[in-house]
Amino acid sequence: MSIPTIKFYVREGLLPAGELTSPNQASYGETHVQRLRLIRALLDVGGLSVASIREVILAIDDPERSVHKLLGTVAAGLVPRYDRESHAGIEDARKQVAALIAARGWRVQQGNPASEALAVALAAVDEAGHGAFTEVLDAYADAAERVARVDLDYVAREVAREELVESVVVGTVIGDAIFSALRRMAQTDASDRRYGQST
Amino acid sequence: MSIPTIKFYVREGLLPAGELTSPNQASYGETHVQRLRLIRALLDVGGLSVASIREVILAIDDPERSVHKLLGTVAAGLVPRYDRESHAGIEDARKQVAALIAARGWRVQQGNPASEALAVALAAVDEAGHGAFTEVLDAYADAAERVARVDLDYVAREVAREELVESVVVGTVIGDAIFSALRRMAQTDASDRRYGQST
DNA sequence: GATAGTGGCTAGTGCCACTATCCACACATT
DNA sequence: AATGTGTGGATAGTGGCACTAGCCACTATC
Repeated sequence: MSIPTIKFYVREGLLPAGELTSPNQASYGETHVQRLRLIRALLDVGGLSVASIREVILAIDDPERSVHKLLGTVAAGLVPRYDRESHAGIEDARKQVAALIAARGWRVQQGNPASEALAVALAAVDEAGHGAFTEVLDAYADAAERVARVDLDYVAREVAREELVESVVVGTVIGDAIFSALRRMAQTDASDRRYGQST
Repeated sequence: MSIPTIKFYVREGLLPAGELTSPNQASYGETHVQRLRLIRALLDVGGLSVASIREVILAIDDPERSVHKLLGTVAAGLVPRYDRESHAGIEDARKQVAALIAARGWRVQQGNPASEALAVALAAVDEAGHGAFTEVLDAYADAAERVARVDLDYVAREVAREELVESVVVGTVIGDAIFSALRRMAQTDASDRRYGQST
């Protein structure tokens, strides 16, 4: 980790400045190193932008913020920015999402970034001519519920707040990357079993 | 969709040039529009780079390529590039991944990009001081298997090759985005049920 | 007293997805 | 005939982002 990069992070508000033990020696304690590791994990593995990480860091350092709101902040940081919402079937997709939320009994806000992202993705699928894809939504939702329960169980095992908020971040951001990798591996396996011989 | 953008895609090899009906009028048929929608979906929703999309397009247009290999190509395009493999515990993580593959009986190659990505993510988690996270791996793997089965079922419903390869792409790339969104929604719901009242 | 470190600042780099402009060409309109 | 419009092909420029380099005044250490 080069010095200019650390200076950059400090400037961007991701990292507190080192505490001056003497005017030319700043001590970067264990918390700094820990924070740096978190930043790198969010940046490299989670794929978050620096701006999103700043939001997450602010949420972590705000003791007033509840765990629930923290998770919302992290989730918002994960959602990529969809400039062009000019999709044709976005309204239909939104209704579909609302129906799914109702059917599942999920307590999710209407304008939630995640549900909006889902609507955009569904609209894109539909536009690409794969409307039948919606039939797998239920199976996906089942699996998602299962994963989310595991995630929350993992978060709940922590007691100290500092540990807990980091668990939330790790469990959502890095967990996303881990699950995606596992999914691709499972797909590879399933594909090998079905189509592997025909090559 | 602006003309310069289309020209850019043609230049990058994502899109075949329009067929000249007359020297100053090119006709972009339905296949072109379909291809454009696919590109936009992979770019906006899937988050793939133009270079990755080119690989995917080449795989789609190569009739010799088997479905299994096509899925491998798509999966490879999804994996972000990890420049710095200089993680400390990467070797331990690789062993952990190998153990998981063996325990699951997955037919996954050793140097698979997905399993490598998993190793990097696990190493990052461990480095961030959340080694206990590995305990959720099994639950994740269960859910991933379930999702992968649904994905392959969806792909298998198609008969024509052209439809099939597009299903593979949609089912993996866009499916990833859809599942991530669902996961965040389920997490929001689960979090609300556990911590929502305490705010 | 030269060195090397500090925070703070401005500006530059490299990558990437476009985007703008220019080119020679050919038909269509005026 | 003259002009305009559209084609593919090419080069170069734009804007955003994650750094990265260098300068500044200052100061404890070698």
